Amino acid sequence: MTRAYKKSASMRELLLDTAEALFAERGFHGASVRDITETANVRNASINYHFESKENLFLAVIERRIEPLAALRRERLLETKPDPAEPETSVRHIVRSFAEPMLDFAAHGGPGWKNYCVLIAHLAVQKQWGENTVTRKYDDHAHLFLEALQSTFPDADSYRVHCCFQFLLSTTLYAVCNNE
Amino acid sequence: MTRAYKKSASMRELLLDTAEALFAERGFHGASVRDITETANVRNASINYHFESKENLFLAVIERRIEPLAALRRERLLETKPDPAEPETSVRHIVRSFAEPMLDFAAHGGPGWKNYCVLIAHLAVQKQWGENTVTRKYDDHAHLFLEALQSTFPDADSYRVHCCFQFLLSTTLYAVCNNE
DNA sequence: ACAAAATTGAAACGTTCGTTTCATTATATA
DNA sequence: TATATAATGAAACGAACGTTTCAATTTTGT
Repeated sequence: MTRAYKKSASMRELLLDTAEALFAERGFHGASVRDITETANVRNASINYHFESKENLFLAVIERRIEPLAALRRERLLETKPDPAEPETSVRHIVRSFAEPMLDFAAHGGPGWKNYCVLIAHLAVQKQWGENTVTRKYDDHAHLFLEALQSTFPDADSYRVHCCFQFLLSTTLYAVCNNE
Repeated sequence: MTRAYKKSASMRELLLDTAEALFAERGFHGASVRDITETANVRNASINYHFESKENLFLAVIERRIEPLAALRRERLLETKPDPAEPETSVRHIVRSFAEPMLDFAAHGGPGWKNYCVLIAHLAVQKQWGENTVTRKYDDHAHLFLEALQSTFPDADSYRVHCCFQFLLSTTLYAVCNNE
């Protein structure tokens, strides 16, 4: 019994963790199935057995931490209603509700979360993961923040609001990626 | 004579342009040699003939626009000396000297420059291109801006200055990537 | 404890990868 | 124009890719 895993659920998580790290380091195409399985010390067939395909594994990696992150962001955001009368405090609240959960997870959520955030940064510049369940979930909870921003500035051009949100997203991701 | 190219130098630039676009869209590992040559309507052997290897082609793509960008940034930066007595105007000058050349190239330098900037954004999150001629050139002209920031705030912690520069770099890259 | 289901070990599958080869054609030099 | 050099066309190379197969083994439910 010198194996690094024990049984099914552990195997799934071992593969998810390893893939998460390698996808974050080298991107989807840069990390091969054999890279992942050899790093995890398992047979290369196990990825196809547990996830059907490499792409499904990738989506599962993304999927795994979407809801915890989105939930925490939602929870923080809904603590206070957007108030056009106090735009500064409102914006500050929106920004912190969006950025801090990811920064906190990356800093204190363990190495998996750190890798995950870097992986999300990859997706932000590489658009090749078109419409699917994963990106739709992200867009859903991003929409909450867009609405909050728009409610804070009811007269603002929606394109401009969208740009502001993109700036918030970009800055958050890079803040996560660039603190060694 | 229905070919898309004429002779040697044109072939090199055709390959550079096509590779630039596909590397920006899909990353280094996501764009294959055959993807590039078929998009350019040339034989797949031509990349190895003109650039020896796929990696050399990639480095050549990066290299091609480094100096024009760095030169313009340097030129703008050196128009004014950093002045600790007027930190606000100094910082504004440093930020604009760094960001605007890239934004201008991306906006008005043709599609090649746009692709190039997206490609640089890839490199910023994907660190797998360790010490080489290319990254060293980038670090060199980045150092100029770090020094300018440090001169503006002589008493500031150098780590903090470094973080500010990273923020500047990140924001610039994302501004380039996210305006459709 | 036994039958059924799930998982692993080991090997091979066909495809695509980056690269190499070499004969042929085009270009440049004298 | 003759000759050397450079570039292209077409095909093939071995290696690595993601995936599939199937017998052996372990786990699960009764």
